This record gives sequence, structure tokens and C-alpha cells, in this order.
Amino acid sequence: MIENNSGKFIPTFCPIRHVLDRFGDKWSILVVELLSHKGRMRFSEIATSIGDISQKMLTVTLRSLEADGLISRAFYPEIPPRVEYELTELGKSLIPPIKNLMDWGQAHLETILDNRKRYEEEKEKKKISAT
Amino acid sequence: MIENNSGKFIPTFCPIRHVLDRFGDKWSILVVELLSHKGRMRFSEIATSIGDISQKMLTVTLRSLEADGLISRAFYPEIPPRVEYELTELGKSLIPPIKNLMDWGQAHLETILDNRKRYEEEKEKKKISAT
DNA sequence: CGCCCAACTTACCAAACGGTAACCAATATT
DNA sequence: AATATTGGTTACCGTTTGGTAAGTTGGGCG
Repeated sequence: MIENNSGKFIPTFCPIRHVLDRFGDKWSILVVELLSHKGRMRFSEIATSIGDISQKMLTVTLRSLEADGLISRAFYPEIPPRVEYELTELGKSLIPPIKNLMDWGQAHLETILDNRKRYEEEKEKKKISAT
Repeated sequence: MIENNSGKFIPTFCPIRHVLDRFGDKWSILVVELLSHKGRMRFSEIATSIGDISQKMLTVTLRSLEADGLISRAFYPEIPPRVEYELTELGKSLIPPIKNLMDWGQAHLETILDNRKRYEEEKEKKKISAT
């Protein structure tokens, strides 16, 4: 067993679990994706680009991406301070696999939503016919 | 905005958010991965293969994968009953992108864990030097 | 009669996740 | 003197997630 950065324990032997554990949160992949398009970005730029992320969660997300070496943080002690983030080489290496998954999503999203709707309708029918 | 299968609302225009929303849970990708290796599997087979999934979560996960058309469910009304699951064509189309992500994980997991440890150590050092 | 099987379903509960709002630093502007 | 700036941190709290344990189905079997 191995302890991750939030104190949870997951099986050592299973890299899948680690990947899921790392990217299963709400914002990490989104931030990586964003940085892959825009290059270096300031904290506030990322915040407004995403739109509905809270300041706290953006900080938490950026910190954990930085801890894993996926992004780098450059602090400029000006007044007011400026902080810039960008993908490291390791972070950049993550772009192709993420892009693949996103392309798959783009290609099949409609089908999935249709399936989901159909499934719900079937369930409703069965409920009614069971009365 | 679009409502997903758990009643949450996410921006329509962003397929990334949908993919994350769909696969951000703890078990979905793991089940797809497993079925991609083993083909058809019974409920109990999946349960013991994963090892630490609860019956409830396996049911929930399988239902939502079925709702989205990623797996098919075959029920045999024998005594005791038998249920078999396998990937649909749509589900199979998901294997390559998932495999890419997993390969990336396998390749970089150690680096990430090292980075994470180093980051924690640096943080500790700063804490001590600040006293 | 009572207990077994597989594959659930349900009620209940604990922990994790993530949001809100307040506070901070140091300087520049009003 | 008060306010604004950026990029945070922190305490608090509600929601979501997922686990535990019990109950359900119906025929087979000791």
C-alpha cells in the first residue's frame, strides 16, 4: 500500500488506481487542458477562464499539480504580486492521452446522452406497467 | 446547461466537463478496464477481481455504465440467478484512450511519487527554517 | 423447517469534497 | 485614513460519495 497526498491508501501494484486517484477530482485535468492551450497563465487568468472555480479550489488544484511536478509556479514579488503557472515537460507529456480521452468524449457525448435518456424512459415505462 | 444522471448541471458547451463528470468517479474506468481484459464477466467475478469494491457501488457503477450504453447486461433467470456483463461496441471504443492514459500513468507514476515526496520535504524544511 | 445461492435494493452513516466568507501581506491610489 | 490590488490561507459548513449491514427473491437441499 502507498499513501497519496491526501492521506488515502491505495494498492501499490495498480497504476490505474493511482491515475484515477490523481485525476478523479473536479479540476486537475481541466487546468492541465487549459494550460496546454494557453501556455503560461496567471492565477486570476486561470480563474476567469474556468469561470466557476472557487479561489480555494484553484489554489488546492494548482498546489497538487505543482507537487506532482506537472506544472511550475513562478512567483514575482511585485506589488501587487504576480504568479504565473505553466506545464512542465512532464505536464506536457500528459496532453496527448488527455486529448485522446477528450476527443472520444466529443465524438460520443451525444450518443451517451441519448442512451442515458432512453434508459431513463425504459425505466419509467417499467415502473408504470408494474402498477 | 445540461442535467446529468445524478441531477447535477454542467456547462453544455464543454465536452471535457462531461467526460470528467462521467469518469471522475472511483470505479467506472476500473470496471471498463477489467471488462476489456476479461470479456464477459459475472457480477461476482467483477467484485472479486476488484477486491475492495462494495456490492452497492458495483451495482451503481454497472447501472450507470449500462445506462450510458458502455456495457450490456444479460440476465439469466436461473436459480440461483446469473448476470453477465460485457462491453458494447461503444464501450470497446473507449479502450484505446483509457489505455493511453494508463500507459502514461505506468510510465510516470514513480516520477510523480518522487516529485510529491520531494515537494513535501521542501515544505517541511521551510516550516522548520521559519521557526 | 430453515438455510443456502447470486444479485441485487434499501436505510443509515461516516468521510471526503468543495463552496462561502473572512482574513492576510505590502504598496499604490484616492 | 480608507480602499484597492493579487494571490493566497483558514474556519466553517453543506453536499456528495461511498461503505456497512440488513432485507429481498425463489427454488434447491439437508
